[in-house]
Amino acid sequence: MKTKDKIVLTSLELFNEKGERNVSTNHIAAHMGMSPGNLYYHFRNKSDIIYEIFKNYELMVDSYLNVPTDRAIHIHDLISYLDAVFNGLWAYRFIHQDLEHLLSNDKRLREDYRYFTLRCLEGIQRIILAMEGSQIYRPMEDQQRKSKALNTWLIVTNWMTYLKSIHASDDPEEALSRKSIQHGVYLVLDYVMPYLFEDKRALALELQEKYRFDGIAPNPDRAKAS
Amino acid sequence: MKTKDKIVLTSLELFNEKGERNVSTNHIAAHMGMSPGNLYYHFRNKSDIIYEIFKNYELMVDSYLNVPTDRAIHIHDLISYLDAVFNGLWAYRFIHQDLEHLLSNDKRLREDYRYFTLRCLEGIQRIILAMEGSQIYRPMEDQQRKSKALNTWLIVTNWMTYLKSIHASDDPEEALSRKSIQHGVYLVLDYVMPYLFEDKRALALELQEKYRFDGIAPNPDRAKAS
DNA sequence: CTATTTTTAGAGTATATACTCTAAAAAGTC
DNA sequence: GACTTTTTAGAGTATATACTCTAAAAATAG
Repeated sequence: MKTKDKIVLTSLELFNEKGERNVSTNHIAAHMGMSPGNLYYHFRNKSDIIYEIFKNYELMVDSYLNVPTDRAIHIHDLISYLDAVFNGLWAYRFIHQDLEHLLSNDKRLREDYRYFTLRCLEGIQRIILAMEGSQIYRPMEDQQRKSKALNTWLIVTNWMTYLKSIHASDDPEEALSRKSIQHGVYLVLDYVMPYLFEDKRALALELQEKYRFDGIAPNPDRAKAS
Repeated sequence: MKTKDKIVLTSLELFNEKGERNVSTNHIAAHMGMSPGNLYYHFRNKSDIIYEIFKNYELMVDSYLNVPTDRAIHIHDLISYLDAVFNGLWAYRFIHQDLEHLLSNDKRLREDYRYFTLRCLEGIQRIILAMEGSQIYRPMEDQQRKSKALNTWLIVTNWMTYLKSIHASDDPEEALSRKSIQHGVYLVLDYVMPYLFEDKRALALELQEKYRFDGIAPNPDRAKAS
């Protein structure tokens, strides 16, 4: 593997683990057993590394949001979309940690991210439309489909942040459990449930149940105290 | 006003405007025309300033989520809750910009925030329950109410971040429009719509319409290109 | 008016960060 | 095997950051 690609991989790993803010270019170089000078031979600056990582992320997510054209769409498709998306978000979780800062530091990234978001929202709308086409979702107005897409996006992109914020331990090594990440699928399914045709609901509920996880926020005893 | 309170106010202002990461204690002092030494006389460190700001935020949000006990709850109540919450989020928007970093730097804050979240989720559930009680929401199971509360929370707490991320300009001075912030209310109302009793829906739709704003993401022409 | 406490200024420090520069080593080419 | 190009090391730099320390000014109390 090329050194350049290794830098990208290592950076992603460190950014996810410790947060982009806490990882300097010197850290990355040191972690790879290489000199800072070498790192800067491959990348002009830290932003360029981040940009490259984002491009990979973009590529991955774009590949997820394709509606099958050769056959009708099924509830299982919806679930595998969600599963894939949440895994992707996990693999690139540092991006959503302080997105605003990343965007304000790199004009290209800001612009690309903007269109990336719009593309995702359109992708979600196409999925909804396809589900309507195969009698899973009840038909809805354009405006409604738009809102659904946006709400879904908000839920999905905020799920990791939420999990990390209520995680009791401040040890970044203690990863969130796979189960708790998957509960995001449960939530999105709960969101779409009312729009399903009645005859599909039983199946959806059954599939949903596999993604449920109650152990996210233990001992809320103190919740009432300030 | 006490110097200490002025520091808190100025910090909040600067954090919101430029992002907490880009505002040093020296900046805060300079912006107030005072010496760093003076600032550190009032606060032991930056974290303590943030903690104080958070405590104000907490107080504010907690005050929002009270269900009226002297009368039945109405759709208008729901809307004024949402309106207030979004305004509150705007006023303290830096908190959600890189919450994870704030939490990982301050154990007290991490713990407090955790219980704050749980309290909010319970508050939302109580509101839902009250709405069921006054024949606005259709009755639902505990588990469902829990999911609704969590999804609402995810939508609400991510709305500012979303807006800022698709905002074209990188000029932090160019504030987001009031209208676009309010569209968050529209979205949450769209989310709850299916759970309303049919006879309440017309009114809800009418009220919702006032919060709609389409100018969030203009010219998505390029969205298909990568 | 004196004594004490609170508040302030301002210079200073240790550390980290993003990044540069030069020169040597390694790899590739003919 | 001479050469050219690519890759690397490593020392160094300018700047910023969070925070400390000392002493003077201002406010308060008796």
